[in-house]
Amino acid sequence: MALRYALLAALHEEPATGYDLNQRFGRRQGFVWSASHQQIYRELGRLHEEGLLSMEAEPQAERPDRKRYAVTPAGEAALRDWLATPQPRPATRDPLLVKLFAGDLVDDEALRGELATLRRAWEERLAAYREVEATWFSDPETLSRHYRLQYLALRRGITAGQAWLHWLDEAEALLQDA
Amino acid sequence: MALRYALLAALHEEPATGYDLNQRFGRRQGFVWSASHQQIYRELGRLHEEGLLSMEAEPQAERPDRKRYAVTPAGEAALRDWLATPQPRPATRDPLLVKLFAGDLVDDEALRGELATLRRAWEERLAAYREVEATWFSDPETLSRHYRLQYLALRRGITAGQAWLHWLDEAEALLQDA
DNA sequence: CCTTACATGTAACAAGTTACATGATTAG
DNA sequence: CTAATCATGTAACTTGTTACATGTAAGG
Repeated sequence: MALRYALLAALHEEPATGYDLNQRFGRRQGFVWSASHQQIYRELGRLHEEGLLSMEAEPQAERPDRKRYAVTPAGEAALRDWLATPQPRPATRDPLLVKLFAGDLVDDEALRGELATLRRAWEERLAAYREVEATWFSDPETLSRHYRLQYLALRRGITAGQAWLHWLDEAEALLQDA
Repeated sequence: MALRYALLAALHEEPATGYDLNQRFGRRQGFVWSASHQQIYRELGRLHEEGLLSMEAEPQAERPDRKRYAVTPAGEAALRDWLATPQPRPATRDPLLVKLFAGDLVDDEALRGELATLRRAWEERLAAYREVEATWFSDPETLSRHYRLQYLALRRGITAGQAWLHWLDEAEALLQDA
């Protein structure tokens, strides 16, 4: 049920098309909430049907119409309600941990390879996050509340990444002489 | 597709009933892979149909039969194959981050409350993990490879928890004077 | 008296994934 | 010649959630 609120939140910041949202949910917002384009289009359709979004179609020559969505007052109210309701924590479901748990059946080379890939992925992500941090949030104290909260979302990404890298150090050390 | 391998891994360690597995997947293994009892029973049925699990029903008076499952050679082969295949990282989908992203629409009290709840939850979890660590893994260097890997899964839980608490400190400080 | 443990399941639904479809334009 | 960008969608499938069902016995 949270995808719809992620969409409402994104559209509250700025009206957009499904296409735009799909870009964002793959990149900037991917670390907050990821979704495929099919999910996005489907959910936008529903939100519009329910009157939480308004839609304006811009006809285009030789292409499907661009449909620009914006949050209606009803949509904003729904979002506010949801924001005020405590959400249960998402369950952990990590295939890597399943592999570790399977223990002795795991091939050593394959495991090391997967850890190495994970390290590279997090190093890249962290670098990207840090660049955003340096460019937009260099002086957090002076930010408005709105941007402080967004900064905190980014900080969550950063601290999570650091924790993974730290764990990877431990893992590689402990596998060294296993 | 990973639930089935989580089940195979658990049953490879020790044959069990659906009921047993449901206990485990709520507790010890909940931080590795969580699942509801309905998912577990459904998947066990499928795995048995496909010949990856053997099943022995123990009739009980006045109660449904206990069905004890064990991994067949075909099941172990399937598990090994899966373990050797790199798995994509699970997508991030955290409603709390969606809330932070929505920024100024979030009520301050509600947000602080949710952070406080999160802190308590992680403190409890961390305490539990640390007890497991102290009891079973006090001397990691001497562990067999099998238990080292399980220890690493636990360490992942611990380092993740520490990162959350660290982030919560940051969050509370930054919200102090917003 | 009410809840929890025991032990399994059916049914219906919501959420998320994968494959396929259209069709022009631009960049390598 | 191939792939990517633009812009939306349908259809079929898998995974995960929620509600409901059964029926005894023990513990607070």
